[in-house]
Amino acid sequence: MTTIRDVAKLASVSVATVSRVLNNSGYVNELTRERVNKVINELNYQPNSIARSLYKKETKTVGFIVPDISNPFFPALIRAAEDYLNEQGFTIILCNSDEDVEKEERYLSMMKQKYVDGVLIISDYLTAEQVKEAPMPILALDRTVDDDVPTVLVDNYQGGRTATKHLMEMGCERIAHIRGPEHIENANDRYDGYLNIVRDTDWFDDSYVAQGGYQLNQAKEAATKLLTENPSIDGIFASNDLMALGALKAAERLNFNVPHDVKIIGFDGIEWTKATTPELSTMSQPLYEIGKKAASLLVEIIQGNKIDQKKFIFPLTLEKRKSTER
Amino acid sequence: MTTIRDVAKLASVSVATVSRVLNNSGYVNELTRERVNKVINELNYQPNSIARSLYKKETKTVGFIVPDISNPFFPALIRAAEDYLNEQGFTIILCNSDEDVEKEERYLSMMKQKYVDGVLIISDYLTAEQVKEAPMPILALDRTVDDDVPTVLVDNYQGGRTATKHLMEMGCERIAHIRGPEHIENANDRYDGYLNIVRDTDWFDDSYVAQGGYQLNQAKEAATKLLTENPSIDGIFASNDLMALGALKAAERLNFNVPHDVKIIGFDGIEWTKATTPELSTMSQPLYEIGKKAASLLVEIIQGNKIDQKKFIFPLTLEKRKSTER
DNA sequence: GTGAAAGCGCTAACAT
DNA sequence: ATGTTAGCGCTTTCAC
Repeated sequence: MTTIRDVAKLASVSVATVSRVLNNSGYVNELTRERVNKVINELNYQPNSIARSLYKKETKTVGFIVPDISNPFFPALIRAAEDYLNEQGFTIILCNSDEDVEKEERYLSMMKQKYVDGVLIISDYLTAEQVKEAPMPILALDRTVDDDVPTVLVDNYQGGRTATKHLMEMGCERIAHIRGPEHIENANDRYDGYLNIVRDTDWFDDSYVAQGGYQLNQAKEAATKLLTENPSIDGIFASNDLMALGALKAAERLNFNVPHDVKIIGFDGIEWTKATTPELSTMSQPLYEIGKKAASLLVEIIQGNKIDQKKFIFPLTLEKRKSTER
Repeated sequence: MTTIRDVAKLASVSVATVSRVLNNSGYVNELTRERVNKVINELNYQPNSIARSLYKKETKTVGFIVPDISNPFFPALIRAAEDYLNEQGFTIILCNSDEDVEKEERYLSMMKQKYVDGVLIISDYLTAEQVKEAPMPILALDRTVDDDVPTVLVDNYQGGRTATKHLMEMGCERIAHIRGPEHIENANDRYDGYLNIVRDTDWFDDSYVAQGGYQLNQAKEAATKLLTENPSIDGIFASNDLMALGALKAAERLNFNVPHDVKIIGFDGIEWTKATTPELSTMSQPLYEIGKKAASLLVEIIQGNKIDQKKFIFPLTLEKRKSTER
């Protein structure tokens, strides 16, 4: 590896001068600059960013902690963040937490040691103190870590309401809900939105709600049970798209025609929803925008700029597709 | 941030001693060790890995360059690699190249500057020299960068043969192929496998092959054209699952029943294939194993161990599903 | 406009 | 068994 010393020697200047032309800082004679640049090119010299980071205490790196990159919901978010961060000269360290607090803590501590400049996190588990103790700015997306942590997400409650209302408008009279994990707040919010619409109907009771754990197979079982035990169900609002697909599979196997016998709507708007037959209606999140906004806010904070709010709420779009047609 | 000096001072020892207990190296009295550890805990001290990296010239970081994380094929590979690398104390820097050589080069050069210990890459574009010039070990997966670069992948040629033969065995008599990009070798290999089976039939000619660019929509158009211009086609081998889905969508829209009128098989074995109706047959790759193997080989090389071969070929599994049933 | 030198936080000779 | 110190490659103050 060639170092700044090599360049300095060959250009017959001091390392300070080389550093100046490297960083475009301070005064340096035009001719000297040219000479130095020539040597830099000749030697194909690239500054060692580790050394630079040690001095400057900044690494141009941000961490991104996601539950599980194999879950099709997350890649779009990551991709968007990476695109923006890369433009800004940052690099992403990716970590899968598996929704496990301990892993999150380990990753956070590792990031602290590696001096990342900031971290993006999708988590429901970290405590307010953990976030406050962290030496670098943290920004949450998709889920709320703590009210004090800047967060980018959608209005899950309204989304739950809209989805449920849509089913009603399409003629459903008995609407079941397959909910997500109880420890995930956005699942609770979507559930509350559903409740808000159905609570006061004459048919509603607890038996219309099942736990699907945000998982395809669990939702499939849940839907099978729901439809078997209560064949009058003619609408299902699943709290995410994976579970909507599970419901679709269940209906198929039970020979319920979708959308004729039972209509299904999901939540998130992942690409899969266009792959199914019938295509799935869904409350679509602007995933790319969310990821990008999160990244850009984080960069702002890293650069020391104050941001004017804590919560950034993006609009949901009701995608009406075949699975909820009349 | 508390440093090794703070610990040393508080424990009334030198930084060398602290470093020794930190790294479990050299001699250190049991009592001193305890005292130091106590202070470390009290101060909640964590060594600065930037400083450590600067000295040791190793960062416990590896780069992973993938074409596009939003493509559902890649996350499983990344996840597997992350799992293994993390166990081994490594951290992953993720980069999306969009199949763009210049981006790949930029990322590689950035990784060089950041002193990553090694890189995993999914690419068809880098030249042998570029790889050889790199100061850190590089390992390819899924695609061959250069014969000299250790590579983990499947036998695409045989896979193409097997898929095509399967369609024949299921009764297809006119089998079309939707191929992947010409500059991607694995697409060519799969195509060659197909050719090997159909070349000598009395019906085959060029009109049975269409370009799908490994993309859903392009494949959908290609399949529409194929099926419209030649309705005698009763089998389609798509070079990846995304395109198989495109073909399925096309068939659906043209009112071809799958599998009755036309059978479809894909390649890769991504999760999506189980989401469709009918579920898609596919040549399934052991994605998790491939990712894990790639990661473990890279770690071996980083640790200075020689590996005994250049190419590691994993078996494909023919997943027979509804889309190719008789 | 340029150079000398200190120092970022750590590790590892080397000395004791 | 422990301490002193040089040095990893860079940036930046301070002199000149």
